[in-house]
Amino acid sequence: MNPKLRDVAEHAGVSVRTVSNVVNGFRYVAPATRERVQASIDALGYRPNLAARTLRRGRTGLVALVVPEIDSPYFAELAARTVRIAERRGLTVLIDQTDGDAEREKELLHGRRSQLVDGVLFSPWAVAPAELAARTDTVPLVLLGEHDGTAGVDHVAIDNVAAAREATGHLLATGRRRIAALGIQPESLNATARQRLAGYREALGDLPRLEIPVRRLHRADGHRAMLELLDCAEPPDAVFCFTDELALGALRAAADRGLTVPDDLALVGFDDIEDGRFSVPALTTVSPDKDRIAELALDCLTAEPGPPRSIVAPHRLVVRGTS
Amino acid sequence: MNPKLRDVAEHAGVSVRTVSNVVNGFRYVAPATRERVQASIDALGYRPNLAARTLRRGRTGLVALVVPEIDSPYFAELAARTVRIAERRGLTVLIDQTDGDAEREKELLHGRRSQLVDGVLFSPWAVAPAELAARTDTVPLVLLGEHDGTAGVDHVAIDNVAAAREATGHLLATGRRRIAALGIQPESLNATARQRLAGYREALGDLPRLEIPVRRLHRADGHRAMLELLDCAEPPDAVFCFTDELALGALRAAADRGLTVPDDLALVGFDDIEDGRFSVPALTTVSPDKDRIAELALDCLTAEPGPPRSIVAPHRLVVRGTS
DNA sequence: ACTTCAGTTTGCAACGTGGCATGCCACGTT
DNA sequence: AACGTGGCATGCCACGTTGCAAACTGAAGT
Repeated sequence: MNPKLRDVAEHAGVSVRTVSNVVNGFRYVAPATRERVQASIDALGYRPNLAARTLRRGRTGLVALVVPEIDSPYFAELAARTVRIAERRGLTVLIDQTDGDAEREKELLHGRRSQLVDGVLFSPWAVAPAELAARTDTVPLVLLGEHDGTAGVDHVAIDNVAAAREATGHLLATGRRRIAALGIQPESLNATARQRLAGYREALGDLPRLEIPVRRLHRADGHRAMLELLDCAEPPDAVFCFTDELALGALRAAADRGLTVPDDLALVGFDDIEDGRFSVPALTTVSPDKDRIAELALDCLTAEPGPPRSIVAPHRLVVRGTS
Repeated sequence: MNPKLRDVAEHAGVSVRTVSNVVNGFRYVAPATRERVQASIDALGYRPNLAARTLRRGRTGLVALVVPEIDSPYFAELAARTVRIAERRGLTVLIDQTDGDAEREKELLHGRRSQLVDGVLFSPWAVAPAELAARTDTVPLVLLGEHDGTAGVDHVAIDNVAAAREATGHLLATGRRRIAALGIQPESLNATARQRLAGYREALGDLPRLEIPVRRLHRADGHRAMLELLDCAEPPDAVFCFTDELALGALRAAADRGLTVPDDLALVGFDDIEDGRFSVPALTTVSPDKDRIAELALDCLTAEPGPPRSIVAPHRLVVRGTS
C-alpha cells in the first residue's frame, strides 16, 4: 500500500494536518518543520492520493478533449498541443471520440464526463445548436471550431468565413474562374462547413458555383469526389477543399487522371496539417493557429465564470505548390 | 449540487446501501425494489460520484497511453483504436506525451501516473532497459512496440525483425541491389529501430549496406536525409524507411530531385498510416495490425497478474505504388 | 416445532484528504 | 503585568461511496 498522510505524520512526528499543510504549501509552517516533513515525504515516497483529494476538493485536474476522431491529423495536432499546454497548467487531458455521431455528442453535452473532468473542450460535428442550449450539465464547456453565435457557450475558433473567402480569393487572384468548393455537408448541421461555404460564396460573387458534397472530410472522400468531378463535362480549374485531408485525396485523384497540379488544377486546403507540407506538390492551405486555439480554449476553461465568450483565433493563408 | 446516494435513498424510501446495490447490479435485490429505486435514480438524475467510488474501490477506470507524440500519425491511429476499444471495456484513456525525452519517460515509469490510472500503455522511445527493470511503481504496465526480451514487463509488438526482413526482401525481389535503410538511431537505445535494422541486415546478406541515421522519424527528417543521400556519389536504387513518415519525406525528396518513383527509386515504409495510401504513388509499407495491438495491450492490463508476457501481434507487407 | 437457507435489506465503518476553528506560544506594546 | 498579534500546529469532521457482517424474512427440510 502507498504511504498516506498518516504514515508521513507518524514518521515525522507531527500531525496529519501539518503534513497536509506542507504538501499544499501552506504559509505558516516553520522552516524546520517543513524540512523535517519533506524529508519524511521523500523517505517514504509519499504521493497524494488523487481520488481522496478530488473527493475533498471537488476538482480532478482532468480536462476532456472531445473530437470526432483523434486520428484525423488536424485533431491529432490539436490534441498534441492541447496536451502540452494543459500539462504546463497542471492539467491532464483525456480523449473522447464521437465519430461524428450526434448521439455520442449529446451524451457528452449531457454530462457523460461531468463527474470526471473539470472542463470539456468540445469539437462538435453533428450536434444541433438546440442541444447546446438545452444543456443541463454544469461543467465548464468550450466549443472548438464553432462560431455561429449559438448563445450560452464559450467558443474558440478562427474566422472561418474570412478564411474561406481568402482561400477562394487567392484562387481567383491566380486567374482561376471555375472554382469548386469541396466539403459541403448537406445533411449535417455542422457549422464549420456552412461557414466555409459562406466564405466561398462571398468571394465568388457572380461566378458560377460548384459545390460538392461529401459524406466525411477524409482523404478517401476527397479522392472519390474529385474523380467524379474530373470525369464530368466541365471540370473545374481549381478546388477549395474544406480540409487538407480532402485536398490530399483530391491531389491524388488529379494524379490518377494524369493532371498536373497546379497547372491543370489548383488546390487549396484547410487546416495546415503536417502532411500537406510534404505532399507533391506541397499543399496551399489555410493555417489556423492551433497553439493559440488550444491556449485560448484552456484559458476559457480556467477563467472565472462570466458571460459566454466568443473568441477569434488567428489564421493565415499559406501559399505553397498546389496553387 | 448533484444528487447523491442518500438523496436517492430518501426519495425511494430505502437505505443508502440498497441504492448502492441497485446501482452496482447486486444480485439480491427484489425486482420491485430495484424498479422503485431505479425510478428515483432517473427522477433525480443521479450519477455516481467517481471520486468517491474511486477512493472506495481503489480503481479509477482510467488508462494512460504514453507515446512520444500523439500527432505522429502512427500514434494517432493507435490512440484512436485504443480509445475505442477501451471504451467498450468501460475504460477511459488519457494521453501522455514524452516527446521522446528519456527523463519524461522515466517519470512515467516511476509512478507519475500511478495514483490516477489503473494501467499504463507505454510506447518507449529513449528509455534504457535498466530503467524498466528498476521500476518501483506497481501499476500494471504494458510496453508497446518493444520486444527485446527485457525481463519483467509485458510486451505487445509485431515481429519487427521479420517485418524488416520481409520489407527488404521485397525490394530485393523486385531486383534492387543497392538498398539503403533509413531511420537508424545512433545515439538512442530505441529497441524498435535496432530490430528493424537487424532485419534489414539479415535480408541483405552480403550485399553492401547503406545505413542512414536520422534524428527523429518525421517527414522532415526523411526529406533531409534523402536529399543528402541522392546527392552523394552512388545513390541507392531503393530505400527501406523505418517509418511511413520518413518514407513520405523521402518520396518528396525524390520528387524534388526529379526522380520517378518507383522506376528510379523504390521506397518501402513502415506503419501503414492513412497518409501513405493517398500519396503519389501510394506507399508500399509494413502494416502492423493496430487494432490487434490495442486489444492485446488492453488484455494484458486487465489480465490477472502473472509472469511477464511477450505477445507478438500480426503484421503484413502491403505492396503499393512505390515499389 | 426447530433448524436451515437463500433471498433481501440494512447500519457501520473506512477509503485519504483538506476546510474550519481553535489552541498554543513567543514577542512586542501599552 | 496585562494585552494583542502574528506565526505555527492540531483535532475534528465531511466529501460520497462500497465492503463487511449482521439482521430479518418466509419457505423448505428434518
